[in-house]
Amino acid sequence: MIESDELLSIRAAELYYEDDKTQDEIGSILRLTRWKVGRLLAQAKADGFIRIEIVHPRARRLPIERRLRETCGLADAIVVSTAGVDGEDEVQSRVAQAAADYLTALRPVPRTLGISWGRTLHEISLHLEDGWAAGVDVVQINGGVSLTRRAGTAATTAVTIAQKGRGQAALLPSPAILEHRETKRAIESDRAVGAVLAHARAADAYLFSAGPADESSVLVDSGYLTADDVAGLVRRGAVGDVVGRYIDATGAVVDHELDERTVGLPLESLRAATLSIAVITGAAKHAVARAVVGSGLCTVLVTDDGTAENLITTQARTSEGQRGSA
Amino acid sequence: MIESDELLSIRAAELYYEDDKTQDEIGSILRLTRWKVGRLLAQAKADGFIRIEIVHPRARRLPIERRLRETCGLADAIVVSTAGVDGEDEVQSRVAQAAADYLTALRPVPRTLGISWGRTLHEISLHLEDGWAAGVDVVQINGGVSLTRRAGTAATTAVTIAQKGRGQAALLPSPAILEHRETKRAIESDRAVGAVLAHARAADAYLFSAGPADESSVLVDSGYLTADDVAGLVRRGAVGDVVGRYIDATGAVVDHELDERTVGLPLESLRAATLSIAVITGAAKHAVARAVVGSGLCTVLVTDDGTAENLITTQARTSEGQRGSA
DNA sequence: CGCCCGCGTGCTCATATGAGCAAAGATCCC
DNA sequence: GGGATCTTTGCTCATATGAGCACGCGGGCG
Repeated sequence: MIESDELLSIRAAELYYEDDKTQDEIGSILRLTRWKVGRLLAQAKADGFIRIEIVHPRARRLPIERRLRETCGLADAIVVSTAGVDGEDEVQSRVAQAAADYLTALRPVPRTLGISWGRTLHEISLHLEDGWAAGVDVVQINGGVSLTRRAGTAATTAVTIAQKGRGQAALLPSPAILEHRETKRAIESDRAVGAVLAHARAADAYLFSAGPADESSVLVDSGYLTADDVAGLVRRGAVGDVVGRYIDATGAVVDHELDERTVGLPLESLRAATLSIAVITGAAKHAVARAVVGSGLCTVLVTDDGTAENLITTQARTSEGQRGSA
Repeated sequence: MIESDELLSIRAAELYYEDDKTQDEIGSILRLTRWKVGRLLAQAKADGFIRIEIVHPRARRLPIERRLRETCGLADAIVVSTAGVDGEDEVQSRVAQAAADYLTALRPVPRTLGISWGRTLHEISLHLEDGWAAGVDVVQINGGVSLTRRAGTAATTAVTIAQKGRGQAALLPSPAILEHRETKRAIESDRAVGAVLAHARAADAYLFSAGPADESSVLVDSGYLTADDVAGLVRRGAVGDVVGRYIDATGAVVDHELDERTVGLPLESLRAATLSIAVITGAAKHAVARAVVGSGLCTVLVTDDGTAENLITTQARTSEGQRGSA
């Protein structure tokens, strides 16, 4: 009885979706009233037998976005579809595109935008349309300009975003992590650095990514930390870094000594911001993403559907440490 | 301009299909009239950005069936979906299920059904519902009962189909291929065999499969032919066998001498039948399927979507040798 | 044995959608 | 620059669909 109904609903669905027949026609074919057909169709949909997929490089996943907003208390969530995408790189690129789109569509347009740097941010800068804004001050929120292997990526990112937005870039002329905390205090009190940090603290919006806690991190790549350092942090619970600061699953700083040697906006500023946009993709970053979202480091998350799914399922039970959604 | 329209249509599609918004609502969100939204949606569908898939073991592919009927001049075509199916075995099973369903739904119900034997037919027999018909005479249309490795599969198939259809099975008590054509003539003129063959020629409907022209064939497996024999046939153009007879791409018998040693219904009887149902699946059988369909050996084809796709694209240009559709 | 509850069914009506058409705008060719 | 044509746009109307409701049937309970 229930079995035959299922079969019927499949036949109805085939005729409806694949053969473009009207419910009434299906009714006369299967000897049912059109209302029965309608109910069968609704059932087939509810049972998940009908899968509607939108295949396009710029396609998003709206229902997942909604669930993500709700379960994680985010002001907004952008989830891009990875359907029919081959590589991790392609996904990265699509997420960056989505972040660029989001930034462009932001209203009110931020006057001052604080940004971190790294591969993700760089990609976003490339995807931004020229003239995406009419005058934005772009401010770096963490140090690290100089040591990067491909020198100047961080600077280029900031400058590109600023230029395309018809505005100025304020670079943070400092290493990401210093060897002694005294040096760090000294450099932060320097006018050039201090002014930029003050500027950063006053930003209307922040745009940042996060790194995984493994040796593939840019901080290792750039020579600020060794693979051993990172392994040590992982042993102490680190799941990844945000603007150069390693956090554990609860979003707390793992190593305070290290943190005090790290130049840039403190995490509290991100948590206090009315608009802070995190852009995080890839299976390697699921754990950091969870920590970032769960500890209220961002109000907006741009990510891929795999990460979103992971967040929704794992975050469901650990609904603590959230911040009120806007 | 065209680019932005595409983006718009994707956004509209997302809101429509994923967010269950009405076209009017989407119109006010995107600042468009609802007609524009409707057109955008139609465009997105036409461009193939919206993929609707029905995921169910018994799901069919109706639009492909239609194209298959039209391009290949078939009276009917059943194409099962392989979406989300893991192995070749699973596909086989689904196609067999579909064939069983088709047989059950056949109207008028055939009084006499001629069948071949083999793995496919056996599987169909298992999938048939008990009581699928109220009295069918099942007749074997080609020999080969005894030599099969798992003795009696051919007989079991026929008997199962007959029993479940509340009828009798008439077995063909003969090897598939004899060593001398004289023996073949002698055995065919024997009453027991001759009567069954006459019965078979008078069947209302035929149900058969086809084998690939390689060493995996049941004919090799059963010891009627050696792998070398088959290789020789392939060199002479064989693409596979139908009821024990090897045919080339045009559907013609490859080796007349061999054919004259083969016991069973001649291919002409299949071509002349008003209802002959071929059940063919798998990439290995694409070539035979093409020959069978192209040379009018069947009026109805039951297959998987991969094979169907292949048939449509390759058959498109070689539209010769077809028979008028019923 | 009859009554009541719950479910499935087919209805009425409101709403959503698609076809076809006339006007406006863009484009191209002279 | 002007006219012809081709595309795009917003409309009217017919059709398709979904929500809610009343009816009838069957099964459990008094």
